[in-house]
Amino acid sequence: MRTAPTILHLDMDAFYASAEQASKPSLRGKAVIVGGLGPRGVVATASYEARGFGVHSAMPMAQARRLAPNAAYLVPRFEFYRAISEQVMGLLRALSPLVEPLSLDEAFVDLEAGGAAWDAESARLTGTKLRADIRAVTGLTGSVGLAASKMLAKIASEEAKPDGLVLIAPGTERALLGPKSVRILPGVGPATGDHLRRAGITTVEEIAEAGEDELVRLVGKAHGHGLYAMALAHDDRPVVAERDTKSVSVEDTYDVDIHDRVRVRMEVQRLADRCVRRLRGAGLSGRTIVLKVRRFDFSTLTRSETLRGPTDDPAVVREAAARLLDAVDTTGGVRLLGVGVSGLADYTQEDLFAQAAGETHLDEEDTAEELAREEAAPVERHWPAGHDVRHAEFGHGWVQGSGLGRVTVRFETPDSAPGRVRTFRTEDQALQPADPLPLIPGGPSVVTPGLVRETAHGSGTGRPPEAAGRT
DNA sequence: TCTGGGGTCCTTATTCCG
DNA sequence: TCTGCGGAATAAGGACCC
Repeated sequence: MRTAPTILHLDMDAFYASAEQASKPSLRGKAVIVGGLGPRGVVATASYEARGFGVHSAMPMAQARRLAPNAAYLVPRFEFYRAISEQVMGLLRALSPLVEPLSLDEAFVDLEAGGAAWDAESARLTGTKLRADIRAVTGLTGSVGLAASKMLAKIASEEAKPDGLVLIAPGTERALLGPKSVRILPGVGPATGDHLRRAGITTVEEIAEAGEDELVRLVGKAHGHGLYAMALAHDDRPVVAERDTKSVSVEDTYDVDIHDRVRVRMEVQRLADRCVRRLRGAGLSGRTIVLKVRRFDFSTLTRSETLRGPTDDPAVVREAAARLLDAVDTTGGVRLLGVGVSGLADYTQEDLFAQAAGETHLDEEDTAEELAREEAAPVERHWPAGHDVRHAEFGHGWVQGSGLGRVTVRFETPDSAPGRVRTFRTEDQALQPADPLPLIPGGPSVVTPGLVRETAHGSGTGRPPEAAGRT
């Protein structure tokens, strides 16, 4: 176990919401809520102003709207966040080759492995400089935790939030951890928390007092041993730079439950195709196909089937998913469907001629289908809340809202003053979708692949990048 | 008030094989 | 041939994380 606090955990503050505020001057200092806007959406991130109203992530959007009716509600723009995230991860990799991203807005860094720090003093200096660099490069704030283990570094960054730095000095860990709720330990969620509370255990020191055997009895072997070690501040988990993907899945929750069995089958086929596109985009194939069904009453079941060898053939995955669906009762309606592939291999088994003979080419089919649709009914232009636009006369802005054939746009840019609002007809040709502008003047811009629209029969189908497939 | 989407890991039961 | 046992693979579900 290392003794110097040279593991760093970075957590960007209210990341999605802060990125939106940086991009839209009129939202600074205001309650901003990013998440799904449909009737079944949940909050992904709430700005600190919105948290003041009691809004937090994972909360149903309907509840958020009651708590903060005047907040700005935006759909997430992952490509935009990803671009910012890559800038931040770049700064981390300059500190050490050992960087372990946990999500777009969080990562561990082993400073010692990179020679960026070797003791408390150098670690604090590095952390302080990192926070300044992040602000300079992205305009956003991040919180830094420094400690001798991953668990403690993460707890430290939690304490540092927002916009701070906390270093846990070696030797002080047990005293610091002891009085805290068991819920701060990684792996203790609502269920385990309740479980422990019913056994009279609410704090970390009570876990330590209970003893390892008692814990294993309460929560199982792996979890018990892990938890007991954590409570004693023993955590040897290394920072791991590259971790292999274990599964790929897609799922959709529908605005209203689907009752029609034919429609259910159709959706499963679409999900299977989407899943395969992602799989192929990552250069993977897999052996186990998983179907997920969430019924009207929120009960969730999965059915899986393992093939003789890995596949990335859409027809094979579609057929397996369809077989799995046949064994599921959907009377009463379904609210969610999902298709996944696990048991991944990073190669495709080429010598199964049974498959090779009937190999399906997803992209060709898909493009043909898409073109047919476009010709049949020209798609009505839709304007997602928060997305960037450009107007021939008024310049760059973003969609504040749309409906009833109208779209409301606020004209402003990251470095302008809060801008004015104007309303247009949704089909107004002077108004076009646009890429986000860099948050810092001169910074790198974001190119949204979906916006690369070529004329008539070009390749721009508005699909995400992983959909642009192999030939 | 009514619960997203993308993952990871663990547990338990069952089956198959030797 | 019967029985027991262990291990591996598979299937389903659940907790947890961001």
